[in-house]
Amino acid sequence: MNLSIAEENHIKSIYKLQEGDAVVTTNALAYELDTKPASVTDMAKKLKEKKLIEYEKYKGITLSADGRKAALQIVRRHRLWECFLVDKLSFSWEEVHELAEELEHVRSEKLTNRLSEFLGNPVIDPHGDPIPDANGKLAKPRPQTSLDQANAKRLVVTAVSDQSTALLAFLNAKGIKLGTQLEIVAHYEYDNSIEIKVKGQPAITISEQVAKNIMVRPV
Amino acid sequence: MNLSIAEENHIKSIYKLQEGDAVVTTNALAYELDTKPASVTDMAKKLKEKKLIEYEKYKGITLSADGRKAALQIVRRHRLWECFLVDKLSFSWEEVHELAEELEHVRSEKLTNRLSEFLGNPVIDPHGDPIPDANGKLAKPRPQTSLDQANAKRLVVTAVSDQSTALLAFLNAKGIKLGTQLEIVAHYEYDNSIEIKVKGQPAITISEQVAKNIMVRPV
DNA sequence: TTTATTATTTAGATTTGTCTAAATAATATT
DNA sequence: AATATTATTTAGACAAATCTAAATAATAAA
Repeated sequence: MNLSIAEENHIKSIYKLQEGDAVVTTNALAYELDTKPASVTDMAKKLKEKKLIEYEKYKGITLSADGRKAALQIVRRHRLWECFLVDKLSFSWEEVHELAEELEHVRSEKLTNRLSEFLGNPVIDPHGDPIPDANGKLAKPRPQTSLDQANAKRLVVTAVSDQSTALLAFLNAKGIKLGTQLEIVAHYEYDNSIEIKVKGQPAITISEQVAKNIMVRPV
Repeated sequence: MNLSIAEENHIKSIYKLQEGDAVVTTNALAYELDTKPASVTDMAKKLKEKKLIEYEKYKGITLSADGRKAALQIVRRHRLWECFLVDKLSFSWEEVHELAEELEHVRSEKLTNRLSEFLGNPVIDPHGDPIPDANGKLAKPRPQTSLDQANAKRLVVTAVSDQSTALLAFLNAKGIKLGTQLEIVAHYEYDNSIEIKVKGQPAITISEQVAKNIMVRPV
């Protein structure tokens, strides 16, 4: 199956929005892809034709088995390139997404597998997201919650769920990155803020809004 | 200037065919790009509009200063990726061209420069072709001739000018690659063949046709 | 220098991926 | 349940990159 870049991007976004089982809505997909609902409908017809999605008019979209397989390949390539950019070319955390967005479309299994090997077959990418293996198998993610819902006091940052440049840059400025250890000092209900302390730095206060996007696990 | 992949491919091929100064012909460019002359004419109009080429109806094509600059950027990216694939991912000589053909279209100066640095700022690629630096400057290639015109008896392979998969695979099978040292045993005029001996291997006979595409310098 | 051949361009069509505006279906509200 | 709102699809258009077939220009041959 030879997919165009546009097709790959749609498959990837459907995968992202589906989160397990949920049906993906035309509007949501259009928003995610920064395009128009009418365009999504067009593409849905094509992808249904290719048997990559299940789709009935007005009923939303889900990936077929083949579609899921394709999506995992794309995600694998994306996350491996992110590893490469961060580990080997010293890009920072928040810079790599856009570049990986382009590199992921070089569809060569041999290249992908050699790259993986070169990187030491990593199982999570710089954002903490798991990397599918050559068969599309995902390592089960370690138990993690968003920072605003964490119980434990001592935590490690494992991922950032919102990949907006703004947030990533903000965190970077605060000295927070993947693997950063932090402590919850206090959680103020009355103004929805959380006071945290990053190892070796003065305590800072962040909003629950931001904390929602920071994934952590107990250390 | 934001170029599409199709535009970049045209610019690159014009650069390749131009070889210094020569005017590039519509037909030659169509052949090189595996497309039709009519399509080349269409693209020529567009590239002229963008001031990347000089072009007058029926008069052929040459790169403008801007066009040459763009071409060198593309060539730089192509050759750096080839280095990466061979040096870091252990691809063989003849496998890398097609992959680099895709990777070269990721247009990020930062990525390109980081990649170069990561590779130790190489000045020639695995085919022996010089890599333009960040300013588009080409290291002057060392004195080399094609194997069929070599005077010296002991030679090193520095490049292969025809990058067809068939030829590269053929050479690989014969144990000839970049840096291979060989000796000319005899040059038979009457059947246009050359007998050569690769270090540590029995002598073999190749046609002048093939020898024309193997670049060598005296060792 | 005519004529034949080859090279190049034009005209018009096609495919892919997108869009806007209008029509229709699904859902929510009164 | 009738109506209003929102979501989705259809119809028709457009731009990019390509193609084929026909027309025209340049070059080679007679």
